Amino acid sequence: MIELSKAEFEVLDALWINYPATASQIIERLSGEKQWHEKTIKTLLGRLVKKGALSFEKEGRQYIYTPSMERAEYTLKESQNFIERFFSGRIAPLVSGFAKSEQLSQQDINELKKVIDDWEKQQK
Amino acid sequence: MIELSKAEFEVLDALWINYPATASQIIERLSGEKQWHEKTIKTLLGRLVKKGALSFEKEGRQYIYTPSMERAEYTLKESQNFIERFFSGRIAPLVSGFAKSEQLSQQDINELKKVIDDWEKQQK
DNA sequence: AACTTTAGATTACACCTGTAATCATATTTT
DNA sequence: AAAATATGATTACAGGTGTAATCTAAAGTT
Repeated sequence: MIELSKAEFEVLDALWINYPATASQIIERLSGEKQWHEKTIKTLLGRLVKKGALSFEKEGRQYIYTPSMERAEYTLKESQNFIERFFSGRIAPLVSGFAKSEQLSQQDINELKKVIDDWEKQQK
Repeated sequence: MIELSKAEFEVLDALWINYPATASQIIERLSGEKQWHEKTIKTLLGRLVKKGALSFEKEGRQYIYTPSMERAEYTLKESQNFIERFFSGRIAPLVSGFAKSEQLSQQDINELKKVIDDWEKQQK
């Protein structure tokens, strides 16, 4: 699994919003969120390329970046990893922890019910 | 929030199994899992103390360590953090990602249903 | 043509991490 | 008592991370 740091992920996340994109577009997208210097973001883009999380094509003097995987694919792997590390691979204890500490809203519950519903339909 | 590295967490996790405990007990517990040198574990214990994740009392020449928070408390915070970073704070998309990629077993579903059930009883 | 701006590449640098080895000292063994 | 052992403290050291600054060359501006 490609291992990304927090900052690297945030840059990639800005690219996932819409791609391919240039460095300046990514910098623009992040400008509201983060107080990062432009140089910082370029460093992170370089590291992402080096790690194989991005690819790029030259367009004149600029690079046009494309993520090398989909967001859902990446977050699924991170989630599995997380749940493995903290909850021995079982997902219910995570949800249960939220429930116990009153972190679940009615909306969360409704969404979860729908996920379960869909899963059960799938099984038939 | 106290930020722990992966290795630090694993040491703390070995302490959570049963505490208070001495360094050698912790080393013993980890000996099956990890190929860590005793010195490595002691370094990690020192870092955990420095970060405030452990406290200790002297018992003769040894230290008796105690975690400074409960496992559930720590994993809840990590979970919130994780879900915030990857799913904008919503838990259902995480579960949904698992469902879509066929990572959910019937047992998971049953456990999730129970969590929802309990939550709903709680609301009344 | 000279000057300025801009894109990416290279370099910087302190702190964190994994993974110990060495040091100082107290305790146990011989 | 001397030697070996065990405990925690200190030191080590390469690679990762956050956060840029500097360098180089191309492109745009005057």
